[in-house]
Amino acid sequence: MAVKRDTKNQILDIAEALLQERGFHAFSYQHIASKLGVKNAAIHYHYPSKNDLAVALVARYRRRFSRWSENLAKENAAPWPCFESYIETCRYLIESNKICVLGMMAAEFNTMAEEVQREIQLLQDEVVSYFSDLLKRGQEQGEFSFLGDAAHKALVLTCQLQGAMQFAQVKGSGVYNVVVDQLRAELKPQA
Amino acid sequence: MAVKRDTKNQILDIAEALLQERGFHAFSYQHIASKLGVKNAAIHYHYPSKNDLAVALVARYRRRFSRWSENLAKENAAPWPCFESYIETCRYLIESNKICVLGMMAAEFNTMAEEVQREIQLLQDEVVSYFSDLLKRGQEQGEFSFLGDAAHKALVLTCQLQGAMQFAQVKGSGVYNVVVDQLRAELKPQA
DNA sequence: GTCTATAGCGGGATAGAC
DNA sequence: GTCTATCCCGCTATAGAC
Repeated sequence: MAVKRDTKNQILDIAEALLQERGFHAFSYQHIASKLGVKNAAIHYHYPSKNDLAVALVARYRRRFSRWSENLAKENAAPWPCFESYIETCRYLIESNKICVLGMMAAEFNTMAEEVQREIQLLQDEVVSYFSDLLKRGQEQGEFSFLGDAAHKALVLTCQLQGAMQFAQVKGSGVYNVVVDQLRAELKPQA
Repeated sequence: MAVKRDTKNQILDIAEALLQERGFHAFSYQHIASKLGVKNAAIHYHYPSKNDLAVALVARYRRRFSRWSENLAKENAAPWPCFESYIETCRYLIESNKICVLGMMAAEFNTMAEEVQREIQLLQDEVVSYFSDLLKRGQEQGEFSFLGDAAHKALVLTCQLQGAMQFAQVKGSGVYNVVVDQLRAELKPQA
């Protein structure tokens, strides 16, 4: 039997899944507690207020994204595999009926405490700058082709993928495939 | 003094604004009632359950979009002004700290009753097909240039704009301007 | 059509035992 | 670190008077 992971992280795992499926205001400590097989007071022990939970949720997601992109950088992965790797991660989310934490939190941004809002901003910066670096590198290597500034194109790309995940919830994952195919075609250097 | 609009529509106006600012699960009948200067029982008289309200909200939004796009069609407006008109409508939303009803409902899709989900799907279809027709027309007239199918490009464009509105909440309306500028540049036929 | 009043539930949160 | 028990609040919703 595997060693039981510490409760604090398990709570975040469950809360993250609920956030991505339902949004922050549509799940409760009771939901987490029952999935974890404890009482809701146990959740409050680890995250006294739901606001604390929100901060921890976004912060962990951001750290994880950070590590993920740093690893890709270390491996010196080529532009297209880097791009496809992100695409695949999103596809996995969609198939579990989830959307990106960033997209959900962006939609719910106005209802979040300032502390959470700052975390969301940092997360957004990080995702956009990942794509910005990737696009720049790909352009230099002749792998990607696009108009204008890499930073601007990166912002558009991120918006597109966030929107695509949300639209895929509404009309099914076919929507996501269409969007991604179009993205690939538009990034490919023309013959 | 202006004639008092009927309560039923005023409720929808207020609920729509709250939905766009905060999301469906982050406003209550009390919020609506106090803004309207009545008691919450009055809201329940017009919309017995919150689910009824959700259906009415999306349905009205869809009818309004329908009329809006039909009027543009009747006027035989040129492709670029049609495009810019939509862009401006979205800009106005952002400046009021709101996002599109479609974007919010797409994020919250999983928590909605089936009846509401069907309305959201119809709304999404309608928006995408508006852009699909527009892009096709613009391409035929040599005003727009893009790769692949107009219907596919329309889907991408809609995702982009929904994402841009959400990201503008997080980092300010500058984000929206960057995205829109990029979109314009990419649609313009190359010299 | 709007009111007062209230039912009934579920939410976030805390105290204190174990 | 988790439990039981409980508080208090806000929410959706309804009944019945006006």
